[in-house]
Amino acid sequence: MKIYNTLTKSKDEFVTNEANKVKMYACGPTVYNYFHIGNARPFVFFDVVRRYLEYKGYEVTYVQNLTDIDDKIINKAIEENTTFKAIAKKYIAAFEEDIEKLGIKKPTHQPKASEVMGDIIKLIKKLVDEGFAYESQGDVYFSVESFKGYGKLSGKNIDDQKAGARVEANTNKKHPADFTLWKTAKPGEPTWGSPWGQGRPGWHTECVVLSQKYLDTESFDIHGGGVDLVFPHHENENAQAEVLSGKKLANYWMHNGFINIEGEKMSKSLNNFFTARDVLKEYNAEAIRFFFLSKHYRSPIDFNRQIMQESDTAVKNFYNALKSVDYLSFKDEDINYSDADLAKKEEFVKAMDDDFNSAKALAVMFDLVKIVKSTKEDINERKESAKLLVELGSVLGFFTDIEAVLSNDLGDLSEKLLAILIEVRNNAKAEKNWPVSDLIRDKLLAQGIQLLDTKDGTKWEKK
RNA sequence: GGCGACAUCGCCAAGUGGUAAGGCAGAGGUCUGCAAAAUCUCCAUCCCCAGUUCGAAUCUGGGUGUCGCCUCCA
Repeated sequence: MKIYNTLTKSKDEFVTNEANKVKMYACGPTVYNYFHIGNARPFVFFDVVRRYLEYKGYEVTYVQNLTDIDDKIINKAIEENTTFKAIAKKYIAAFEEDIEKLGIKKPTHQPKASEVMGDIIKLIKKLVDEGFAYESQGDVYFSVESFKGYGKLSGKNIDDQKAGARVEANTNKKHPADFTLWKTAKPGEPTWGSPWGQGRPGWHTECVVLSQKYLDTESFDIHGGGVDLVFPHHENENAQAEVLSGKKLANYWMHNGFINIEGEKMSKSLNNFFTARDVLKEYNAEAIRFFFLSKHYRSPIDFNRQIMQESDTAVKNFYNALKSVDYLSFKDEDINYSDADLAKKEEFVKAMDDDFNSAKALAVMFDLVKIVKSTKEDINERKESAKLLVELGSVLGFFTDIEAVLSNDLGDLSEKLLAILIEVRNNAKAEKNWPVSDLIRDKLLAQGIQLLDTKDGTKWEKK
């Protein structure tokens, strides 16, 4: 399979460090607020990467950090007149809730920056000791000039940059591009003791420490995150790691594109900020997942009401197809795929192998939907395709709660009452008493029960 | 100013030299008391110009447009 690598700017054949094992890391949230729909894209996407690699037979170790020490958290704590720990705790809980609702599998490890403070300090000290970083007025900076490879990930040439819109006011640095590893304590901030006095770490070190520690290697397979993290965050991560180990922090750097809101960049000033939590109130998790996967992960994607409704309808089509063959009745049976199905499966794998072309993979699923729904096809063919539809959909993270969605279980009593209502309506229908029969149907529909008059009698389903 | 991405039907989107997948929406037919479902049919020459080629949405050059990064924002 091929993966687009930001480091080489090309689709590269994916070769793991260790056979059949993938070690991957993706930057997690800074827990100072509910995460927004834009944050959700990498969370969902790397969940799919993980699921697909597992489907391919790899043993995947997936680490995602939680940044629980940061200016934004401290500011929020001041704003809400509480401690930064309380803020972190609150939003970690919220994060976990939302992630679960989105159907995202828990990473293998999900460590917090604060848990590894000793390791962070140790790493910074090593950088200082070996001459890659220096102390200045209690702050510690990484010297970008000490690493000749600096800029290779983002394609930036540090000496070539325009002085910039923002002039570097910090005269403590040797080079304007030098970045902070440790900042000296300011009043009221949480601090930790270090060789350079009380202070706290910069943002770029935690990911190096957490990834290497929890993946148990200096150089792992995949590092992911949003495009905006390429510079400076990932560039800086790699610099710290490579300068010490002589190896790239990761072999493949994957970056997802941004989400726009109705054509505009999402921002607080435009007031077009949607938290994942709010979006989940209106659309189900699978519609959101479909929305993300309907376009290639590196492309920018526009979030709007119309596209969400379309995504929602599209996902319902998957379920309609499965209902049409009564999927739950045979879900545990062993079913052999036909040659046609195997060809579809191959198509799906080929699409995903090509740098996770999920849009194409979804098209394969719709081909299966067509077969499953088609009353002209042999019922066994339809069942086989349904089975494959679920198999492939699961790889993309759909159908995680398929029984609940497909099940029409209302409890014994409700079902009996419903049967009675249907009988009454059928009597009314027989007498061509349309007002009564329609009244029953409409009232049930308002309660979320859809009646369907079919050749085989009246059936119903939950809407 | 530096670096980079993208431009395919009303909307979303695949396509990487061989004559435009798929989804949503829409139109019409069958079925039907109506509705829903099902089913059949229809619906683009790919931003512009020039070039390479037997042949280009796909390659090259130029233009136009949109967007991102260069500010600890995914």
